[in-house]
Amino acid sequence: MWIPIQINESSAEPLYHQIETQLRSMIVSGQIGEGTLLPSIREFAGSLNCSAITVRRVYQDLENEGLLRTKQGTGTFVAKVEESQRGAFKQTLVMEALEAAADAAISLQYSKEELLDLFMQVLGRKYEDKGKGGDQK
Amino acid sequence: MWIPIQINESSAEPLYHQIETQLRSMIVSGQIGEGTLLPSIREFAGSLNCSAITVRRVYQDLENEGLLRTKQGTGTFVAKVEESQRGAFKQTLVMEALEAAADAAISLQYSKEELLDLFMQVLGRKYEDKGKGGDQK
Amino acid sequence: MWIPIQINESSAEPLYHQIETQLRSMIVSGQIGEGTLLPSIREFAGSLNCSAITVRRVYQDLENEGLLRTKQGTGTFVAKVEESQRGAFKQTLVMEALEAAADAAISLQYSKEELLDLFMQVLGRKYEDKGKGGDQK
Amino acid sequence: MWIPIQINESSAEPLYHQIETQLRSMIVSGQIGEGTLLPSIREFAGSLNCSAITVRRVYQDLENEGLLRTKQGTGTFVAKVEESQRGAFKQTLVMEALEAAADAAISLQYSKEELLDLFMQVLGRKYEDKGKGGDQK
DNA sequence: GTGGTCTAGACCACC
DNA sequence: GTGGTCTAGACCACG
Repeated sequence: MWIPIQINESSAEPLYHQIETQLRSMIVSGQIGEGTLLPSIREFAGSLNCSAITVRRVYQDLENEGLLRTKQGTGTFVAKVEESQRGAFKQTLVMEALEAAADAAISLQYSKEELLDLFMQVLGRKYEDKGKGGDQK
Repeated sequence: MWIPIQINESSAEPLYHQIETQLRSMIVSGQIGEGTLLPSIREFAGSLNCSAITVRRVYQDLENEGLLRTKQGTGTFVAKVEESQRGAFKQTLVMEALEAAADAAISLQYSKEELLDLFMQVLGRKYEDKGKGGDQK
Repeated sequence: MWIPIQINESSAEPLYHQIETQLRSMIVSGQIGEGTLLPSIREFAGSLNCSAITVRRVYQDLENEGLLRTKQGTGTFVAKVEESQRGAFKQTLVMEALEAAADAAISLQYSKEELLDLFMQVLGRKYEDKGKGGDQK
Repeated sequence: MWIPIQINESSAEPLYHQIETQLRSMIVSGQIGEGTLLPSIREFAGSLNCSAITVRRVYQDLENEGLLRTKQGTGTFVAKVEESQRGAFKQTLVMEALEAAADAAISLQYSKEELLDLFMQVLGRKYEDKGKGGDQK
């Protein structure tokens, strides 16, 4: 199976973290269904042009979060996630980002109205770009 | 002068970065006026319970951004910020946070309407809390 | 012949080891008598929903331990176990598990009395459940 | 600070796991107090005669369990653990080992009385050895 | 083939 | 000095 991951080499964000974030999104949003067999560590490392140990770390971290299940000698699979849990997971991820933005705005003494106005601009721009690759960092 | 900085020790965010972010906000938003003499490095380090080298880095970074000015043997002052520059600066900071949140939501396949709904919830909550310390990470 | 083996997929314990442990118990305890013809590798693999190579390994390991005997073209049989040998074998297996538990307790600085108390609780619980399938991992 | 860890090179148990188990015991049992600064990764690796990456893994796993807290550029510390949580943690570790032993005995068709008798023998032996190094695997 | 462990060393960021 | 990331490759265990 082919997994589309965008790597930003010039970013300060660690490689393993970029991969984790994107893979987590795809799993939690259901784009990669439960039970799916992911690429082998070596294969994925090859396609991402990084070392196997980096992919290993990604798989292990996500397994610790309960999103993956790995069987020695067999491969790594997407774990079963309760639907309710999935929804909560998604919402938490987005909520945190929204709250961080609101905190920043408040500490800069933006009013509620100013902030909402800015957000509407962002929404307009982002959802117009959607599909052209608007999800990379 | 007393500068209210909130340190979150358990956060993964580097210490110097937490301090920089908050100090930058206070300067750019005008909460600390032009020409204000900041605490000495040692004094500030003492009140933050961190090492002097960390405060030194904060002052230096903000000086490089043009927000502070250091006079040998005298101390560190808040520099003059052009009004136009100030607005642009503020907006950029908030904009980046909003865009990050929108990117996260889009990658999780949220619709524009769902996202806006979540944001309204956050706004309601955050602006209600305002003044009770809603700006720490 | 039907052999009741409980597979725990989510366990970290290797598949072949889970099977070996349970099969060994049944042989040593006499639940599967001497001379019994075990299922063919393919058949057993089918009923366990695992690969034939795994069952092959189990049979081979137990044959090396002297618990099984393979006759070319005929099948795999439970070997003769000396009564004295049987007792020693059983006791060793249990002894090792008890010692491991005691070591863990000692390293956590449990007193002899506390440990014994915990064990009595476990005994009460386990021997009450017995027969309802209390032997799977 | 000096941490006494016993490495069994000939064991099948992974190195990192041996270290984790022993360090976890010392933390949970209170032998290493809250807030204690552990040896640096490199120093510990040197004294254990293993690679730094292995110690790194140990520290990270225990941090994920909430037993350690690490601060970049500063070091790795024993985290604050609630007393109630600590007790539960200890009991769980021992309980699991006891249950595994009981399960083994039951599957070998030991009676409750036989098993208890064996355990008393183990207890006598182990608590006599205590202090002579009875906690290694 | 698969994942799991471990090494020796590099380079960076933080304090 | 500290921890954090990443590499290239080795060897083992599992299916």
